Amino acid sequence: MAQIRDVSKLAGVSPATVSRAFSDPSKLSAETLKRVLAAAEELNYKPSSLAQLFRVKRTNTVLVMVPDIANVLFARVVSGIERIAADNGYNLLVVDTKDNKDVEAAGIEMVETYRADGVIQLGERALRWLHRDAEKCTIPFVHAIGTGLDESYPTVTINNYEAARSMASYLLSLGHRKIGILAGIKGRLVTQHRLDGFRAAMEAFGVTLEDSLIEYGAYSLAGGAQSAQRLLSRRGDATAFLAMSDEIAIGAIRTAQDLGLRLPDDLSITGFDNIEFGKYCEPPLTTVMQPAERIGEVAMTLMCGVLRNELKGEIHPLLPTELVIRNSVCRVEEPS
Amino acid sequence: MAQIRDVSKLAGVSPATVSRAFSDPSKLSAETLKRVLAAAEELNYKPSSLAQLFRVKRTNTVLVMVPDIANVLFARVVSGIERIAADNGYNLLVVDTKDNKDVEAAGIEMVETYRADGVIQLGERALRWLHRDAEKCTIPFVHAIGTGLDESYPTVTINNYEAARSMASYLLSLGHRKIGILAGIKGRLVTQHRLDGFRAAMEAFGVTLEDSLIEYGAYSLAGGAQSAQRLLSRRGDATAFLAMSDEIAIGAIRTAQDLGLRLPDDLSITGFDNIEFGKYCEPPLTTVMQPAERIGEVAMTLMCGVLRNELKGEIHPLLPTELVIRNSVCRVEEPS
DNA sequence: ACTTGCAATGAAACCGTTTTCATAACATGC
DNA sequence: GCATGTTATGAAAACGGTTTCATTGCAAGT
Repeated sequence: MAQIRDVSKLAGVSPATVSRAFSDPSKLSAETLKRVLAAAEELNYKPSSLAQLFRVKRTNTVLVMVPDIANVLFARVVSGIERIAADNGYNLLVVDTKDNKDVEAAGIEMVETYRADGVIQLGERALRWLHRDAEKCTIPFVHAIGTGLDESYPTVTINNYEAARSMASYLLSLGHRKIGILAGIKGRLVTQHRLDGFRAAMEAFGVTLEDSLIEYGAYSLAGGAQSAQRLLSRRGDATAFLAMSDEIAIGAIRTAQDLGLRLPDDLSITGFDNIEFGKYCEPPLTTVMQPAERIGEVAMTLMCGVLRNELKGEIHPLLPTELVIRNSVCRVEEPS
Repeated sequence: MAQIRDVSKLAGVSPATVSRAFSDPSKLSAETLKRVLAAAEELNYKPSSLAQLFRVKRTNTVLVMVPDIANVLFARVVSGIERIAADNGYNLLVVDTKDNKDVEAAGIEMVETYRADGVIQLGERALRWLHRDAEKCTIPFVHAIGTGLDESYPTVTINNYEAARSMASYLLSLGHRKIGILAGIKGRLVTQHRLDGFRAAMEAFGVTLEDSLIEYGAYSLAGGAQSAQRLLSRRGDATAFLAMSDEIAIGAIRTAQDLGLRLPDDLSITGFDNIEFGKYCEPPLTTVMQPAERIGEVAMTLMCGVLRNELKGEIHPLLPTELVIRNSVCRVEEPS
């Protein structure tokens, strides 16, 4: 591959001039510029990114840490990130962390070793869990679909509590009282927030959430199927299930149908996220929309802001959610 | 951030020695090594990747070009790639090409400008479409889930023709004769290969595939729903639909059910890919398994091979597919 | 004792750009 | 005509490591 030296020789100028021809053509006389460009063209010269980046000590790259790239929701967030990154000339390094803390820590180390300019975290862990020098760590970091709103770095997420509360309220307003919770992974903040939201709605309706109506599990189809199985066998009296993700809900639907239940008449089920498949279920899934792509876009936009040192506006946006009513829920007789 | 010079000074050695301490400790005396490591630790020194990579002219990064990162199938392939990449110390740059040729061309240019060592293409386009100097282009390239087996670079895919043929044969063996095709995007090679497979099976059974039984569309839920709509209104006599992807099939199921059809009794539908959601459909989808993660793994393994100049074995592996029989298909009376 | 070979280390070149600083040429204002 | 400013360009330093090559000290072989 031709180098800047070759071009400069062919054009009869110095390497500096060639460099300027690409970075700021207005600095050159029209005549010189033409000659340089012609020489570059002839030699098919392209500047070495490696050398450029090394010189300027920026990678123009941001690292995205995603717990599971094959998960539809995460994939959509990444898609949103990607769009904005491309628009702004950033490259995306993605690592599938498998929710492993060490992998995540290695990720943030990548910016300390100049392999990425910043990191967007999609996992649960806040920066503080990933770096020993807690508050001394100043790397560009943005946390998407996380939960911490009191951090010093940008976070973009939804109000899980409110979204969950509104979903539960909807179910309660339709007369449901024995409501099972198909929760996600126990101990996860997002799980806790949604659970709190569910509980708040119930208490507003004067019903207390019994422990035996809660079943934890993975945020996945299989997780939902299993949780539903256990919950169904333990509490056959439930008239509805609040699932903490669409995948969980769809898994539960499968289980319910395998058990011969007719949905939604025998059992109402709601999801969370509004992934596309929910719309194509049988019955189509009532859920709460989480703007996944948008979250990604906003996260990357914020990242651009911090990388350019021109962050402005809200640093902890809470993106709007929305109830999506379809047919997986039915009204139930008010208890006497 | 501390630099190698600082460490060398603190340890009282030359920078070269510090460098060796990290790259090949066996070259140092135990005593020196200990001193260097201690100094590095004390200063929290980490070598600058940027400088290292620049020096050795490798990025340890491979670019994966995916037409749509939010698509479940692609996401699974990426997941497989990621696993092997991580195992081998490679980073993954991913760009969502939106199936855009210019974006893809820019992608392959990234290896010419030393931004990536090689590229794994998940889109349809072969290298030859993306580079003017067709055969002169020698960048490390591997094509996954593509179709060309006569290229000089590695390709990893399935036998679309055979897989499609076996699926169609299955349907035919169950008595179906009026079979609609929910095809993918017209003009795509993969679409053509699967169509050829379908047709071959039918001809083996003495039935010819009428044009009016073929409907093209996007490889998506919405695409499937629309195609099914059109096909159903045009050819109400079809007893089965062969879809070219699970998403198409699931979209079609939705349409069929909205129209009041009972599945599989009124209409059998088959998919292609075996994405997880197919298992949770109602009815559960009969489909043909395509080993997406495995394809990614093999692709990345091959990439490692070419990057290390030690490619061995089959360079055009055809991964095995498998019929997955569930409940979206039923037997039909043999025509008299 | 004298070469030979090997292990441990350091000095310095090198990777391919960008950027700073100096310079030359030329126009401008007085 | 002379100081002054401006524009176009080049020389060389700098970025932070790795690697080559030379050197030194020491053990082994003859």
